[in-house]
Amino acid sequence: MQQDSAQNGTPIVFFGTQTFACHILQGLLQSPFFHVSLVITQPDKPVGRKKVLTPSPVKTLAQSFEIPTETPNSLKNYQIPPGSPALAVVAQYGKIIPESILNSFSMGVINVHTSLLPKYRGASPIQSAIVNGDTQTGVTIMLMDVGMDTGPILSYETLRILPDDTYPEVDQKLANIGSELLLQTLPKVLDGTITPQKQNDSEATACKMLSREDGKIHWDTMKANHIYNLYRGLTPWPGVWTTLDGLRLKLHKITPSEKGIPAGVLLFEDGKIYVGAMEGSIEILDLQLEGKPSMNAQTFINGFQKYNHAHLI
RNA sequence: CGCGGGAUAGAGCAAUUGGCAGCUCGUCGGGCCCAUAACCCGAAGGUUCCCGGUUCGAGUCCGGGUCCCGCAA
Repeated sequence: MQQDSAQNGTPIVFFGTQTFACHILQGLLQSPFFHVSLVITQPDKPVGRKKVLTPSPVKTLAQSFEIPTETPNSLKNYQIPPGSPALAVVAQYGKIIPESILNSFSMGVINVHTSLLPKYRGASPIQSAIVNGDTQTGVTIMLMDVGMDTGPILSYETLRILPDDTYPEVDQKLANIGSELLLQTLPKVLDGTITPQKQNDSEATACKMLSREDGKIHWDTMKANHIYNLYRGLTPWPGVWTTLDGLRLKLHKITPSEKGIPAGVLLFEDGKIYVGAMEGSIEILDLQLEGKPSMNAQTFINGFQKYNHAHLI
């Protein structure tokens, strides 16, 4: 679309996959000082029951701007095309970038990471911060090295996590901050006015890739506020869930409650649904039973009165 | 043909061995009340997803099809 006006900017190769990466890419595309000449993203993946091949959000965005895209299955034996830019930007790419690729960029590979490094190195920094009940996180821009988010820091900016923020909200805020911070940081990298700061490895923490199992609620060992944090961090995926009558029960929307109820017991009262936790309790606002559509609390109660006082496992 | 659950009133769910299709909520009307989304009384609302088969009789049993959902990927 407007790529003509951007043709003159510093050329960049962009690595990214998810929506956060889209925002970062968008920022670069709108800047007259940079020109994204190649986008490398993950291959199209089968999605849903019908296994429809779906391109990553970044690929879709790049194509709409008619930017060439590459989707290598593995970067291990991948070679950056000759004549590519000397600078690369990485955001939520989702795969390890091997040393051989890093070395292909003489001006360096810049990573936008969604935590205050060295905290939360790894795959799920935003979710982990929320799940742990942190009240602050941020974006760090760093120079990549061979380790997992271990490179020297170029710049960072903090963000307060509000008590009711969920993952998509924090992700969105960090995307805005990160995009702006990147555009401020890159020129300083290019003219050498930033001195990269080595990370303090002794303060480092790691976070793993999330799985569906991480969203399982253990009513008798989890406190209500922990469950609420888990819900906020794992929304919308993998989400929090439990089992009722041998069926998977997804909790789409919950909030902490003061009700005194035994752990794991379901209670219908005044059109509302409550469940007891190890300490405190949870009110369920929207939920979905396996094989059934998603519904709100009142609707669920209308049809499933038999589950009043049932026990969740 | 990866595994499994489902489709019944506007919504969510029942319906025994095949035998008058019900419940909760909502909607509409009336009543009560200073008032109410609260409470009481009443009413409307159905091609039981589609096509075919078995039967005196099918929401229910058999065959085929469409759609939704939970896993898995």
